[in-house]
Amino acid sequence: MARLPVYLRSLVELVEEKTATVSSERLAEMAGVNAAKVRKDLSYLGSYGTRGVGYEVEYLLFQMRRELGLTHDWPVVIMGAGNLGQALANYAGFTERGFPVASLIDADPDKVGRSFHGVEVHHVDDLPALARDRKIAIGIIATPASAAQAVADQLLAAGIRSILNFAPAVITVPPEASLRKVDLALELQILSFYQQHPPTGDQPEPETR
Amino acid sequence: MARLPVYLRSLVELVEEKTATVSSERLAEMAGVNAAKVRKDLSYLGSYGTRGVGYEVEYLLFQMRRELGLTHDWPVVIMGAGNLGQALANYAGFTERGFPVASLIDADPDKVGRSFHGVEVHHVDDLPALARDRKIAIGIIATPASAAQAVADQLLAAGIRSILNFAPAVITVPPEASLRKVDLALELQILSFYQQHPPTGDQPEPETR
DNA sequence: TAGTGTGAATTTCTTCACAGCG
DNA sequence: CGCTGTGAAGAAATTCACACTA
Repeated sequence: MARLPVYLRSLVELVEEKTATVSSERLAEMAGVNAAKVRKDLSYLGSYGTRGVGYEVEYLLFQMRRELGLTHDWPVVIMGAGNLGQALANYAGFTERGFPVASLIDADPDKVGRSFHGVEVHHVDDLPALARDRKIAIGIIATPASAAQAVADQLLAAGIRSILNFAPAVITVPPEASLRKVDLALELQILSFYQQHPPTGDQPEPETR
Repeated sequence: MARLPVYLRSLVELVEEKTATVSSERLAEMAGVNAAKVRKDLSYLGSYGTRGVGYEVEYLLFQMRRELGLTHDWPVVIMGAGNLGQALANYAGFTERGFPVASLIDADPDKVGRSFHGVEVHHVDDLPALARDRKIAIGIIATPASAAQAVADQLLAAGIRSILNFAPAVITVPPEASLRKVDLALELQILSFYQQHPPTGDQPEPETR
């Protein structure tokens, strides 16, 4: 479920403000969804709530971290040390949330060996060794669209089966791999669409729309 | 429909390779979806296909641009001239696809007046005037999570009703506004989840998963 | 009593399958 | 004949509503 991380964020906030217990209604409000949905989603993790009381924040947080596989850090590698790659390497949010950037990868010999924001650039040829030695399980594609599929294949060949694609291109991966995409301009195009059309509706669901 | 921009991208590719006509099947393959879905989606724009032949690429592209409101540029403003804001201001993909960055906005007097990659930083107080004068209809939030809601309210107050939120926080807007969100670390957390769980499945749909 | 957990109802999205047209 | 456009079937996701229990 793609909503679990949103709940996770809410739970972290609740812990910070030292709230011990939370109802599905409160969580729903924080996550911007319907309360029934929260209960359905959480029941999928198991019965961690207490009727008449709610959910124990700390405990639920622990269970959710476990479910999401966030009990340890996941080093990531960023493919492409161009504009976007450098920016992502510098983005503090990754490290903060358990995804340290182990390396930038580029094919350009001029870039290999340099560092951006403390992250060293390695050559594509070193990817398999890097992946193995530094236990990298996630690759981020920040290359031009034209290179995206080839780069994805390189990641897969290096044994990296989780891919986050920032390149504005459709790429395909075998069924045993996971793929997510983020297309920045595409999001703006969707907003442009709603600008054009009656954006009169109910509360826009934070997820889609 | 959030898939239209994906078709748009495919159509642009087809034009570049001088393909005159395309079938729903071919388009589906390029966009990574099912052919029936392509036809349903396109029929929503009107009957622009020719039975037995397919769709005329140029014409469909034109209609789609019109439908998406991409017949002219949409200047955007980026709220927050920190790490992420600067990186986004520098991202060529925005301008290339019709969303030039008109201005960075920050509350910090030290940043106001400076330029990053040719984009000037203005003060929040100037936002309403800027929005009016430069016809800015879309705002991008690249502030820390704690400021996100306040910044969204400032955008709305300045008459900007389309918001793309990069801050890892749930924000709410009135029904007449449009909101999309991109949470970079959240995407990685979803990948972490699938790493933990049997990612054995069919062709992972490019959209979700 | 307040709030979970969950079957059942509803809505939304996807896919099928085929009539109909160029 | 090939491929679109679309009703109808099917699947998935969401929401309702309430029995149940701490």
